[in-house]
Amino acid sequence: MLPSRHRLRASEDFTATLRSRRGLRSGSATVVIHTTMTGTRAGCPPRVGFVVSKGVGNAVTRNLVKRRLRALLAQRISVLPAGGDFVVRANPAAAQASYAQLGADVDRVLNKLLPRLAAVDASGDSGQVS
RNA sequence: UGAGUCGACCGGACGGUCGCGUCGGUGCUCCGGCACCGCCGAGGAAAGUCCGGGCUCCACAGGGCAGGGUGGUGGCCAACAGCCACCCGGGGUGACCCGCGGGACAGUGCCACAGAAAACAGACCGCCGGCUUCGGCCGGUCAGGGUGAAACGGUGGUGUAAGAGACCACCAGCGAUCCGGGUGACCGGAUCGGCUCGGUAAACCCCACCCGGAGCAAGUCCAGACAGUGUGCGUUCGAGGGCGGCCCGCCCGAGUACACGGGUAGGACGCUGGAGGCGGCCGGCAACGGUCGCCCGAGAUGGAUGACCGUCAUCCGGGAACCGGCGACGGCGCCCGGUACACAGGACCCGGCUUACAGGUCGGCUCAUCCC
RNA sequence: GCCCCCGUGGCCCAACUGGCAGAGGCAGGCGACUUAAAAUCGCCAACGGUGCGGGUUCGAUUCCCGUCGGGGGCA
Repeated sequence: MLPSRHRLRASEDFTATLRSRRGLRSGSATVVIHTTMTGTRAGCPPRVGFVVSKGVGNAVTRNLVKRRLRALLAQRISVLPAGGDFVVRANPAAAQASYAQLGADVDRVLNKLLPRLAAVDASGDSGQVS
């Protein structure tokens, strides 16, 4: 599914992406996607991680949601810019959503997010985003 | 046939197409990995974390206090707060179910309101006797009254001024002795005694028995990074530590404690074959034990099991026959439509307990009704 | 993995050793002040089986057991 060079694993990378001042965020009823471009990883393949909290459901439903999100992001890995870190956070509503609904939500959020990310990336290397 | 009760068990199967994880093989590689093939890949509760162990370290696991746990008896078990059998008490017509089920003459506390009085004796109304200034006072008494969850045995009689276990008979309860049964809890019976002395220990407590502490982020090894400064105490007159609350005892011991500052948190082992499962035989009422044979291929680390299709099975609803029987009813099997669905995922491993759960299978027993 | 705490009116929360469930605040209604409103002051009632199930007790928010939900701490 998701090759391991595209996977975000380390806890520090998660907190960096979620808490970064330079990060961007956009969401829907089911998912929220955080992203950041770290200058140190310029040119490297984009990485994706997932956060599914206990609020979403028990272990079975959490695994189901994670499995679906991994499959969705694996299909869309080619549209993500190099050097970007993405964290997909699932809301409790994601437990009830179908695979098609989740896919539509992910597409809508990415369509809002990617142009802003490209604009920020092109606007300068200073990293001042506000 | 209906209602009920108890126990055991299953938790879809087979085939196909996609998809996921570890391991192995082959090929490619920009050495990060990628592609293909093959084997294997969660549960009855894997859950909650309520108990008990194994294992590892803390000195060899030591003593006392504190603290915690258990609580009818006998047995089983590695151990337990678990299991089995029995006893006692309560519930049910019954099968059966429920019980934190030691001690209230070791001591302390509490028992609101009501009531005269709430624990050891006392006496409000009343009853009886005496006195009276007719308002009551003194004495006797607790049968009757009312309160309460609970009021100092119950019924009948003797007795008396009125009464009372004051006395008598029977009953209930308590205690002692003896006899019989049982390993025991306890049960059955006889005699005698004083006539009887509330409840609460899931209040403190007492008694008996049990418990050292931590937890796989235990622990072991490898690799790697960094920078010290200040203050206190101290080197056989011993700081500090092992040691989890305290004391003792034992051991280590030349550095150590605190503050500020700095660095790291990468990998491997531990890691799965064990109080393991199934079957036969033997012992035991049973839990369980013994023995023989066979069978056991998850070990992840941002953390892997799902989706769809077909067939079968199952169940539900409806329909039409046939066979057996006097009958209540039973049996066989066909057609049509619908239907694979709950609770839920390992993270060191076991034994239990508790809780969640669609649908279903099998068996024991009880009660009621009907038929012969 | 280990260990704690909480659950009571619509909301935040009291109720001490078991004994009449509400002290207080916010919110609500009425009145006063104001031209009107806010703020302030006074008065008012309504609303509950103490998260759920069971037990001990005469009696449970309180004690015990189980369970559900929420929150927190340590490694």
